[in-house]
Amino acid sequence: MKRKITLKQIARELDVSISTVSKALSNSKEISEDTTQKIQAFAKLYNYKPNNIALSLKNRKTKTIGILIPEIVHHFFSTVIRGIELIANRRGYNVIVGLSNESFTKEIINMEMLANGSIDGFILSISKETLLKQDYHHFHATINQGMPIVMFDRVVSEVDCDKVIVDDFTGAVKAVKKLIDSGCKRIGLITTMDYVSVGKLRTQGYLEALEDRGVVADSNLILKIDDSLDVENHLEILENEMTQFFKVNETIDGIFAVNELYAVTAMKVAKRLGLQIPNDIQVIGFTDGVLSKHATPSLTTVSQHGQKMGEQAANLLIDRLEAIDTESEQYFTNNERKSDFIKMVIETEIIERESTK
Amino acid sequence: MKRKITLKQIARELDVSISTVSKALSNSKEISEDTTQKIQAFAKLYNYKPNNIALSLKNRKTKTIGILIPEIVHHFFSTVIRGIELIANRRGYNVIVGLSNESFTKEIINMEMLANGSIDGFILSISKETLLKQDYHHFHATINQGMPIVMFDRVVSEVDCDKVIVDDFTGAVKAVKKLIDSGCKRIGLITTMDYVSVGKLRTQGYLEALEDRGVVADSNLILKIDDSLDVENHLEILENEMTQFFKVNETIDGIFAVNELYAVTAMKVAKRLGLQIPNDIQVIGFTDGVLSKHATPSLTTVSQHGQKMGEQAANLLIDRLEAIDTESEQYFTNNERKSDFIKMVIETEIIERESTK
DNA sequence: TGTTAACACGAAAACGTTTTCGTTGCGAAT
DNA sequence: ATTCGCAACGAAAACGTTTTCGTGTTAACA
Repeated sequence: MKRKITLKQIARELDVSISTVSKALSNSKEISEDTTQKIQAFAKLYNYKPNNIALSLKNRKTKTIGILIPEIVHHFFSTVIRGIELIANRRGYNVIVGLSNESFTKEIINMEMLANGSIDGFILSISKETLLKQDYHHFHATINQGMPIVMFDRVVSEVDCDKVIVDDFTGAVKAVKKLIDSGCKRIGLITTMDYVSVGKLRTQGYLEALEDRGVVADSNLILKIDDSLDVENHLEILENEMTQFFKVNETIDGIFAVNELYAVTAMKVAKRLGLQIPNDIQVIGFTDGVLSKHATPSLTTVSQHGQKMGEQAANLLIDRLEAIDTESEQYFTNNERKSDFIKMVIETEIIERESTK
Repeated sequence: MKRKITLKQIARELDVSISTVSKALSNSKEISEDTTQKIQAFAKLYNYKPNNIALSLKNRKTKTIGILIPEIVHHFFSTVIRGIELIANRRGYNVIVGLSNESFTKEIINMEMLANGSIDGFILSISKETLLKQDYHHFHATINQGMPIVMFDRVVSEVDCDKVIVDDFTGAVKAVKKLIDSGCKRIGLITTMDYVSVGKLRTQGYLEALEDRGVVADSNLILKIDDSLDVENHLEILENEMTQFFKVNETIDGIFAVNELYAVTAMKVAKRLGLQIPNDIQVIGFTDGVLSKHATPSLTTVSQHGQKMGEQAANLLIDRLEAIDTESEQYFTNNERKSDFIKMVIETEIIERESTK
């Protein structure tokens, strides 16, 4: 087993100085052709590759970006990671991922662990607990230390940084209008509690669409799921709530659900109650994941383009990182003006499938 | 904006030496109580945290493990990552992920990018193209440089390293026997091409189970899907193949599919052909993902316990890493004996749902 | 008073790079 | 013969730590 070879070892072997080796390998014309040849040949033979850690220390940048997300076993988040990784790799960066598991504390621990030199910047989506607590000091702290952050999807106006979001509001409006225009008269909304900003926005979109089309909203038609209970592992709870919901609202003929799971569960319950989809009731979900695609009937959804969000977030972050080294002075002064931060909105798109007419 | 403070700055501020600061912060009793107090207070005030990169360089270890997987938008792989991250975090490690995208070249590029000091060891699952080419030199190279590798799920006997696998063979046997014992007489197999080891093993398990129960295998009942075509985005192809398959085999009354997607698609096609599940035909899939859980009817599957695999892999890797520093000499000699490598088998479990009786 | 031991601290090396700034030797120009 | 310039290379600093090995001061002891 041969450990990785270093400049020092090459230098010793070839009886030259470390500087000479370094220069020869970077084709500096300070070094004679002879020596360069000899050194390069030797280096190739021993498969020399510069040590990244040493480079990071010297350059004070790691060429690594930190991703901090609430959960990885989740189609949307993994598509975002894929987008980030794609761009990062293309632009010469690595990605290191931390999972907050929706916990405030884990989010902080993870940030501190990574912020101490391991990465050049963050791409993150805020955990539910943090949103609930509304405590964003750790974000401010990292930004203050000169480490850029890009937030995506679950963002918050209190923190000044670049953001990539989806037009949740407009997406919801489009979805609900589509239901109305396809003949739905009484459209139910299945949503989460309001503290998750995206849920709130989608709810507002639902209301807006109704109003626009001159339909009066009926609070009976809104089902708010308490996501403090672990719904993913207790599907019965979800199904029971929805069954009740359908029984109370017999005339319901359309459903807009703020996520995939709610939508497919609603379809399942509806079918069980003898309703035909899309004839008796049409359904649209939010977040185009694997469930929507393979459900029977397949589900019409509002796609968030997770991968594109990831790509944009990565580009934003890397752009900023590389702006920092070129025009260092200018950056810092500009940075004071919060107007400098970019809020990028990814357009949603309705993917039509079998659950709507 | 305050950049992160360093030992040197603290030393200058407090008019002591760098060594003194370092020692005071680690509570060395070489330093007087007074000085220690003063330094610690100052450090806390300015929120001093040692720079990870500098530590990595000094200690010649990064406390980071590299994950290299074919694809992240995949329920199984993301559960594995979750498991790895859980253990890694608990034991003080970070994880950095690379995606090979099933490509041989990207796998190599990624390995080389990470192997130059960025990480202490790898946890990986081999890309399809690599399996097809049977070219494993990059794995040998990294291992030879003293960097440990743990492989999971898609492993290969040619590489000497720790491995975590699922008993694909036994899992398949159990599944097929369950179908037989539930009354199935003619059981179809939907599988992939043989070069993916796990697909092969599951196919062998299918055959073994039939033989054990005294059923003669019928090659008409085996459908091999060519996964070189992008099936994920051309569901019709898959559905057409399966429709043909069902039409040719009218008497089929059970299906064992080597993955989730094949299984739910088979159910969809079967239902479309007027078959009742599980009365007319029973279905079992492999890999317990989100699709199986939420399909209608929900799908009985063989669970691979991805998270547990990740946890075990992480523990194996970290154990080996920490063994290296303690008993460095002993390790190297032991390492020569390949018998030292652990192959850990995670038991599969059949999750019974509605698609079987 | 001279020796010693403990105490409190600093200097310097090391990890692996890159880069700036010498330094040496030598041929050419004056 | 002296100066100049250039070619080819080396020394050393720097990035931020930790750790080993001094070193100076003081107090205790013979």
